[in-house]
Amino acid sequence: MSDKSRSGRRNNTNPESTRREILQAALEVLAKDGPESLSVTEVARRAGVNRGTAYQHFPTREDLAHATASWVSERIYDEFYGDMVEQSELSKVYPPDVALARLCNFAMNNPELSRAWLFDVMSTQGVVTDRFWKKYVKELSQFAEGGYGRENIDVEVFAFISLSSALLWPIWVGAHAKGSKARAKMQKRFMDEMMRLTLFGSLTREHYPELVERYSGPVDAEDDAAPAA
Amino acid sequence: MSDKSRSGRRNNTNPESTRREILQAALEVLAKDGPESLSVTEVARRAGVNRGTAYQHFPTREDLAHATASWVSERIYDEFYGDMVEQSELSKVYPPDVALARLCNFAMNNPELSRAWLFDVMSTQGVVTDRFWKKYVKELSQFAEGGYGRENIDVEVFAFISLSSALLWPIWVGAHAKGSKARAKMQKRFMDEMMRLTLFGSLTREHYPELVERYSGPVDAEDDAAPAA
DNA sequence: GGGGTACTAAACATCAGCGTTGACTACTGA
DNA sequence: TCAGTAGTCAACGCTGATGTTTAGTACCCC
Repeated sequence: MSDKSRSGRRNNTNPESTRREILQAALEVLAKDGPESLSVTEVARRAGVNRGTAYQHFPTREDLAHATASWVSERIYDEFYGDMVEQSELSKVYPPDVALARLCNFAMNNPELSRAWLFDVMSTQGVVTDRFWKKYVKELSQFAEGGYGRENIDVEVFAFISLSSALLWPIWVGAHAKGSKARAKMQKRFMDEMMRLTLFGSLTREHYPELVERYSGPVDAEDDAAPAA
Repeated sequence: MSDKSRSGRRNNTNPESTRREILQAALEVLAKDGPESLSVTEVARRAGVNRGTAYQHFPTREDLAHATASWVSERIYDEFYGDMVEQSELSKVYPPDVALARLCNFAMNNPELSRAWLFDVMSTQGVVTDRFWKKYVKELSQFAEGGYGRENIDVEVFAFISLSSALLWPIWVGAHAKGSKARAKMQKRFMDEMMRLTLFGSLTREHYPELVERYSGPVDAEDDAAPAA
C-alpha cells in the first residue's frame, strides 16, 4: 500500500529539469546573501532535491557556484534581449524612454537576477566580460553615435550609472515600500527622474558658467549660450 | 626568562583599542563578503585577537554584526562630514564639482566603507534611517531649493543615483584596473561624466521634442526653446 | 524482463564556526 | 604586599556544511 510513492520521491527522469530547479534555487540563495553564502545543502533544500542529487549534477560547491553564475548571466541576457531578436543591429533604435522603461521593468520584475548581477559587480572578478553588459554598452554607443546622445558622452560611464542605479533602485525600494502600489509609484519616480536627468541634467546652468565652460566639449559649445534665453 | 611575554599575549590594558581593532577587522570581513559571511572566528583572526576576547566584547555573532553596522554608519558619517563641522546649516553651499569630488574621493579612499554601505543598501533592512544618507539628501535638498538645482528634481532619487553609482564605481573599477594610475584615470572619467550629466543631461534634446515637453516642469519651460539656438 | 539512468536515503569522516568555561596575566588599590 | 578585577587566552563540546560512499527505488527503452 502506497509503497511506490513513499517518502516524497520525485521520480523525475528528466535531468534537465532537475538541473534547472537546482540552478533556480541556487539563484535564490545567491540573490539573498551573495555568492559567499551559497551552500549546496541550502540549495538542495530549496530545490526540494536530495543533497546527493545536487552533488550528482555539480561535483563541488565551486562547480555549482560557477554554473549558477553563467546560468544567471545567460538568463539576464535572454530575459532582457531575448524578444528583440537580432534586430537592433541595423534596424531601428529604441527611443530612450522606451529603453529606460524596459530596463526598469526588467529590474522590478527580476529582483533576483538584479541582485545577482549587482553581487557580481561587487565581486572581485568583475563583470566586464558579461554578455549583457557588453551588449548594453554597445547599444548605448550606437545610440550615442547616431546623434541621439551628446557627443562628448563617456558611454561606458553612463552605461554604468544608468544600469547600476536602475538595478539597485527596486532593491532599495523593496526594503522600505509597503504595498505593490507604493512600489509602482517609486518605480515611476525613478523613471521620471532618470528621464529628466538625461534630458536636462540637474543643475541650473546659469549659476555655473565656469563649469559649463569647463565641461562642455567643442561640439556642445552652442548649447552654452542657450540657458540665458 | 621571557615568561611574562610568552605565547604572543597582547597585554593590552586598553579595551577600547581592542574593541576598535575587532570592529575594524569586522569591517574588512563585512566589506569582503557581505554581512551574512561575517564570522567571529575570521574577525578575531584578522584582528590578531583571541576568539574568546572577541566574545567578551561582543557576546554573540549578532551583537558583533549590529555593533559593526552602527560603527560603520558612524564612521562613514564622520569620514565624510567630520571636517565640515556644523557649518553647512546656514553658511555656504559647496559648489557641485567640489561636492562631487569630495564624494568620489571618499569612495576611492574608503572602498571598505563603500562596500559596507552598498551591502547595507542591498540588505533587506535598508538604510533609510542612516545618518549619512539623511544628511546627504538634506544637503542636496538645500542645494536644490537654493535655486542651484532644477526645480522639478526628485531629490531623493537623484541622491540615490549619484550616491550609489559614486560608491559602486571604484569597486567596479578596482576589479579590472591594473595600477593606481589607471584607477585614478577611471576616477576622473566618472567625475567628468557625472558633471557633464548633471550639467547637460545625455540626450540631444532636438531629437525628442515630445519628451522634452513631457518631462519639463512648468518652471523649466523656458529651457525647452533653448537648444534650437 | 534486463540494463542503464535519475533520483533518494543514510551513514561517514572532515572541517569550520559558535558559544562556554576555566585558567592565566597585568594592573589597581587598600 | 596581596587580594580583586579586567583583559586575554587555550581547550572543549556542539552544530552544520562539505564531499564521499553504499544501498536501494522508480522509470525508460531495448
